[in-house]
Amino acid sequence: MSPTATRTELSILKHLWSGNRMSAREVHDAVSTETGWSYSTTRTLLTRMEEKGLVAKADVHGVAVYAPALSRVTVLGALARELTRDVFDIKGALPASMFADSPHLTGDELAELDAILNAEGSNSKDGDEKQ
Amino acid sequence: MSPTATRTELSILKHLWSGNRMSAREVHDAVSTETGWSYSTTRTLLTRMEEKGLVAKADVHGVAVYAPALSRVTVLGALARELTRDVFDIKGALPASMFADSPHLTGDELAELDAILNAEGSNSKDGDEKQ
DNA sequence: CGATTGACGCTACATTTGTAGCATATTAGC
DNA sequence: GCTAATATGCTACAAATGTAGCGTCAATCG
Repeated sequence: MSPTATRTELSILKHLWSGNRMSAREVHDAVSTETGWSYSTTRTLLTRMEEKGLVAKADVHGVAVYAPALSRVTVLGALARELTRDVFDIKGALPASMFADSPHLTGDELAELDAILNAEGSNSKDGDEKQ
Repeated sequence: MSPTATRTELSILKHLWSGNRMSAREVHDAVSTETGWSYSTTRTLLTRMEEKGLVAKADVHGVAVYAPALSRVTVLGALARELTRDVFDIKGALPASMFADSPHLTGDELAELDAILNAEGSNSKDGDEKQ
């Protein structure tokens, strides 16, 4: 089962999902304004996220760059699903359209999200998972 | 700002929202099947939740009974709002209808939820908050 | 080539969360 | 009244989270 991201970790993923891989410094510059974290904090988070399998680290010319290991859709889907299903007992069709207004989700992603939201119990859809 | 409930705490709130106030024992009997917690655990959670202002403790004939301090709608709204707004940048109208299928939400509650989801920044709606 | 700057790898530490046990005060039955 | 369940009040403790600093090595600027 996909690892769960905490609020703080989501702050980072949010930026990583923007597209290109980012170095710790870049991630920091991006999130620091909204978070106020010290560079060390950003780096610690990034490291833990890699251990948890939330991000993938690569080496580009000597510097480490990070990329999300899970797509925005997957994470959003897992969170929404857990919330609605487990906590609020919403059964059956959970419309992915509820996120249709997000400027980040494309039509394809919405379709994917729909699949996640309405998948039955076993999340054995062990296909590759990335960007 | 309303205190935030963790996943485990939500498991308890879920049952408390069922209607009547419950004693620790009752809450435990209700959640233990799904959680497997020991009675102590349930009680610890309840105590912390009271400190955090998530539940209200009352004394009925000597026994402590708990009631949710925040309505299901308020909590759901806060969670959904945070998720969509802060993390997924979904702006503007966030349809409360996305939760329309929950067997727990009445029309009035949906209206309330809608208000929460689409309220502007300042959550200075310091009105009473209860069941 | 020496001093400076940034990236990395570790270590640190206070809180919060998840989970639970123990001792004592009570209450309900014999 | 005495004993057996219970409810309460504390204490415990490991893991996860939030936040950050230090020392070192390598690339860079003079």
